[in-house]
Amino acid sequence: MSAPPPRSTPTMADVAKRAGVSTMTVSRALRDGGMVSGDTRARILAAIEELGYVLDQTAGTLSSKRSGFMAAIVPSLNNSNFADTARGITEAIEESGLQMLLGYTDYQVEKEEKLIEAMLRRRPEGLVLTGGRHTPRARKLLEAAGIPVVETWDIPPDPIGHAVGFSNAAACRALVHRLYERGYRNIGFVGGTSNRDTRGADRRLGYSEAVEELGLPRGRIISFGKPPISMEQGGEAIVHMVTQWPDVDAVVCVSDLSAFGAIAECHRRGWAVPGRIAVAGFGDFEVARCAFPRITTVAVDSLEIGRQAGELILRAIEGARAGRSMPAETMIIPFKVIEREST
Amino acid sequence: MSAPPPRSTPTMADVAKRAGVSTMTVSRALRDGGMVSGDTRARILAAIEELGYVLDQTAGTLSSKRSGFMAAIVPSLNNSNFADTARGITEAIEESGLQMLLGYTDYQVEKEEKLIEAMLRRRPEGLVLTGGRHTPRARKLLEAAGIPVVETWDIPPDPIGHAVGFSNAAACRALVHRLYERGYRNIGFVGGTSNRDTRGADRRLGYSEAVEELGLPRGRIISFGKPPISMEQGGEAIVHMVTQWPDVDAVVCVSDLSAFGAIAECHRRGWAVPGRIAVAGFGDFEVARCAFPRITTVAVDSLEIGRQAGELILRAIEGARAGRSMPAETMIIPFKVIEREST
DNA sequence: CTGTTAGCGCATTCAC
DNA sequence: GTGAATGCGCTAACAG
Repeated sequence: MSAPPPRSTPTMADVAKRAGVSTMTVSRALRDGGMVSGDTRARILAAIEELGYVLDQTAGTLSSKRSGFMAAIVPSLNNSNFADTARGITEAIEESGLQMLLGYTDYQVEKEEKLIEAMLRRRPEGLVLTGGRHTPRARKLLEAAGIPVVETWDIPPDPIGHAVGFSNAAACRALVHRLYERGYRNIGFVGGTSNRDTRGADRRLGYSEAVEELGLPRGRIISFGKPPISMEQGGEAIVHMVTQWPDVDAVVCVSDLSAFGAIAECHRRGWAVPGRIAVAGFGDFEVARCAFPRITTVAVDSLEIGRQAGELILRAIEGARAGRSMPAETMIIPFKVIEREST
Repeated sequence: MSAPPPRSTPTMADVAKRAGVSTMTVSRALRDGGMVSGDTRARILAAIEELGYVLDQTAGTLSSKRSGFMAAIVPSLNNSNFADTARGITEAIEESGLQMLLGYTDYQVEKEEKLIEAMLRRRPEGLVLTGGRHTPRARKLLEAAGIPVVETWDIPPDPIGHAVGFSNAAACRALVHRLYERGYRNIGFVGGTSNRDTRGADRRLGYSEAVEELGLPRGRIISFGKPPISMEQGGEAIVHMVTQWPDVDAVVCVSDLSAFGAIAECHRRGWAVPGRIAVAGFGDFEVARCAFPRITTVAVDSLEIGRQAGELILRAIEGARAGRSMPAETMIIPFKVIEREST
């Protein structure tokens, strides 16, 4: 009699032996709907418990050709909008047994490409992306992968597959119009320089369109560094804005975070908000609801974007499993300008 | 001649055939250090390109017994402290080729247990957790898995494996002492009710210890609902605090977010901060650095916690691959009380 | 530097 | 309701 070999992790065969059944029966007992008698199942579960067995899904994936997970890629975790979208996806797929693999790009399409490739190596059954801008290679990889794709937060001109989002340009344009209605006539914009943040660039575009069509003075744009957008940047930017164009009476910031930073800096300098200058943000972050003064913003239901994207990818995945393919769908999530005390 | 079967995704065998080599050579060419002649490699890469081939790591995992990823579990994505820790982990493992699978628990140990089990099914090579409190079953699963584990953000009394963190109680205690030195004598605490947020509970404990040893009036604690901690909760809480104990001259909040909410509410009510009441937070979130007034807080290097945890898990994983095992290590990350304008 | 053989742990498919 | 044979796509180990 030789000593039991020091096996690292028990396998299904170990469980089967212990329960006195075949591995196939164990496999069945582990999935719902597995046709196994109550007695056998109990013995199997007991064996699993005793052995501390954990199913190796990796092996299951190989033979069933279902990895059981989907991947989601966001620009940054440190942005509650995207964190909410990720939560929405999780909520939508929770019941289905699918898991989500989450990655982030730091707003760099090159990182996104690497990440997509890395994820594809693990054979996700679906993929949710943020934005509509990707490297050509990333796009090619996605198309070749033949899995459902959902792009979120933008309405891409040429979607890869499905899309769930809204026009950032239109939203920002609506905000400027609202400020105009409130009597503001010298409206500036504060945002990032780079086009890394395509949603930020779209918002700036919407701003420019609005001042153009309203006949307001143009070019009152202060740009700060790369994303992620920070509160500090907003503070610096508004100082530049007021220094450069002292007649500016309202500023639209690319996000609530920079709007908040701008307002805090105004407090420090004794510039009344909105008395001396009005400040609006974008995104309806918690800080905008809670700050003093509360910040006018464009609210987008980030969670809902995630939920819809999650449901869409889920349906597409279930369709694909059943051999059906779904027509590409573009879902528009409404935005809403919320006027608060800062304007 | 039959038509080529409609294969979904090309496999390594397809690449091999096209390049006129064996699959083994393709496999080698795909890893660095694979001993393959330049010419062969070029042919293989060309074939990969033409076919749009993507390696199936799932199959590789099965035969090599290396999944190539580690898992990290945080309470919430929507908290920049944890998002930073996740970033730190990513940074630490980036070069190694390991990937990170990220999950979150919504501050519920039951969800954590489910998540750990789900992740273990995919055979991570290591696991980074937040906090030291887990269900007994979760702990058992982890121990049975036989992979390196790092617990972060706390110093657990009985660590599962490695730990990277600090004493939340000691940090909060230090903050109260600092307020005492500044002359505050009626110090309150604002935090969550439930013990779901164990770090929050530890901070409250540290507060209680401090007022005890300083001989200050006790029990001035306002509790609000479940985590995640919101700014709104801080605003409500400070009103209750001032109503219930009008003599309170300083409040310690369980996080900067609630501190910020408290301060904003004070602004609204015309209570000067710190003139009428001083407010301190915890965590050194961006909002604390940027708000007006800037918020006194306890700074913890969240990113560094992640980096250290990442390096630790990386060394442990590489050790395990080489057949070595590492002695459990507990790493203390220093915290620092940062006094700012709010006290 | 390259190929062959074998097998990772499970689910599919078919048989009983 | 249960079992046996087979193969998923890749890599370890060895041979050449």
